[in-house]
Amino acid sequence: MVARGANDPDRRERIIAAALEVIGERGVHQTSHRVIAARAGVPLGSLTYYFDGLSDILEQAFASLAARMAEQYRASLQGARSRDEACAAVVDLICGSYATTDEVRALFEMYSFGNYDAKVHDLCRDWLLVSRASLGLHFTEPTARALDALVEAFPMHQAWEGEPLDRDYVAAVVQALVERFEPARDIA
Amino acid sequence: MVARGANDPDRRERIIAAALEVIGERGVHQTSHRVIAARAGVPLGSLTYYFDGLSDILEQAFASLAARMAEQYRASLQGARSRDEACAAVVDLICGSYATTDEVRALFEMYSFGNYDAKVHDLCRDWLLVSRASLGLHFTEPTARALDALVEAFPMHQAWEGEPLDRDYVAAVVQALVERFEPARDIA
DNA sequence: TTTGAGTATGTACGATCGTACATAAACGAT
DNA sequence: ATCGTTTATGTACGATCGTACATACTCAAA
Repeated sequence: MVARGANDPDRRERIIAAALEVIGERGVHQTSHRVIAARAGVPLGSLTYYFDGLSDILEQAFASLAARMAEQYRASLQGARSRDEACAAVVDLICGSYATTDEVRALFEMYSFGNYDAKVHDLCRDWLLVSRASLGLHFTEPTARALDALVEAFPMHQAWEGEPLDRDYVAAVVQALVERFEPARDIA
Repeated sequence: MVARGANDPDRRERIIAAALEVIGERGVHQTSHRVIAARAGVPLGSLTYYFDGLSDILEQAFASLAARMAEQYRASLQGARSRDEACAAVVDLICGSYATTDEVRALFEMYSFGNYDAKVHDLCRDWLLVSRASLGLHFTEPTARALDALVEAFPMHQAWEGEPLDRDYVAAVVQALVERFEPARDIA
């Protein structure tokens, strides 16, 4: 018997985590209160108690996902100590799995859901600006724009093709853009 | 009173067109038999008569969309008579609206739905290969890969930012990639 | 110990969903 | 003209949906 009346504040977060799992596994179009509740191991009523409806759950779930992605993105680039290391980090972001399969799927769901939900739309825009700002730690704005586009698109295409990306090729693409747009810099 | 029993073969196509409209306006997660039927101006029973369920409708709708997009893509690049014109065509694809807002949205829905539906997944892969092949009319494979990624990602980011893309900037990105990956060619 | 406020839950309700299917109209063959 | 076949429709059914809400439980203060 589950304790009733107990104050369980991180239940909210567990529901959000469960929602993200469900979204990643089934897609938004098959995500419902009941499925989320079952996955989180909480009663149905909890969802209406903690959240303001299904859209609210989805919005908070996507916000959580975007925050986690943004943090990884930032950490990955902040760790680089030279432009070369920054380029390598970008290649890693593109080729390596900086996210699980379900996370990537959930990210896609966020992008498409953002076309129909104002809050999630803002989330997408913020995530774009933050990731570009992280690239801005090492690159000028034109470079950051183009690289960010690649970080988005290459993994997507790879998901359709099935074959893993060739790191050397990706590195060459990154280098071509950097050489074109970055001002010359002294070799320290 | 609508005629009953009449053979109306292009009703199938009207339903598919209506489904695409609904998907573009509301998203897959809010697309239902009844909404599509109302939009197409056909009775509910028609959908079960012509199609094998909602997934079937969505799959055929996305197939229709992908075919139209692929054709435009191909036509746009086939019209170019030099590499420079090809580059300009790519810039047009990226910046110009080669698709309506609803079409772009529907394309996104296809991408995300493809993560959960095998047939639509294949559709995404085919669309990738076809668009890359169209770029292959003018560019080598490495260039085509990178340009294709940009055609996908730049409009997406622009949709989030709101501001239109700068054509000169996009042209510079395209040129940087072409110069890096294309073998030198005589100026005829 | 009582009590009141805050926390949490199970259930029930109306709406909507996908789809099956009995019915009906139209058409082609005889 | 009749009749089987094909084409099409309207309705109805069970399942599931989101959500409201009466109820139950806990805890801290009095």
